[in-house]
Amino acid sequence: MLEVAPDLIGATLMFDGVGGRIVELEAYHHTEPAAHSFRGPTPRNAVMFGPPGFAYVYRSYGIHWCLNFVCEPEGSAAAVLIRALEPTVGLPVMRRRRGVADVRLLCSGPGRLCEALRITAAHNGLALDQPPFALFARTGAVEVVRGPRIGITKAVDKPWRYGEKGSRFLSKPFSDPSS
DNA sequence: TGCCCGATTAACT
DNA sequence: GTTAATCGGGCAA
Repeated sequence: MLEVAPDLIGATLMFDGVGGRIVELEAYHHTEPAAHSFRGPTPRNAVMFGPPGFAYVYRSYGIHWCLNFVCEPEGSAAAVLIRALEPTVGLPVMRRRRGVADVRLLCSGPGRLCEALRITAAHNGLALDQPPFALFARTGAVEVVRGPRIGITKAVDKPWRYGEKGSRFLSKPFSDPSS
């Protein structure tokens, strides 16, 4: 899972005709208390305990939706939270859905990203390589930076947040002094 | 059955 | 910098 996470930076995620490059994500694993899967399978997180390559969507703070990719090995309940995209396709559609003009605010956050792509609980458990999802590996080299995860209160020390170095589309900048 | 809290965001002081 | 919005899951009673 920790090997897969940085490889997804720079990959392109498409959903129902719109999407962009993944520039930020966080890894979660059932052995650490910050993960939803920490306390074992439940109706909500059942997807995480299934095979890899599927989407786990959950409601955050009763308001937003957040998208995860289930990672291998199967049964480890590992997942990566997609935190930010660099929008590349369907800009007008995303702008209309989000109600903002600034491209950098379209997908720079897990809740924003789902609103822009219109991802909801209806898409929980769908395969990432089947419509309406589509996932393309990155083509060129990408500089990946790592840091502590955001917005959680447990296991804050684990540096399992990954992002593209210097990207303008991160939900928050990395505190990497060399960037 | 009830209570507390969160892998968030946007608006407001 | 602070706080409201808003709801389902997880845990205590």
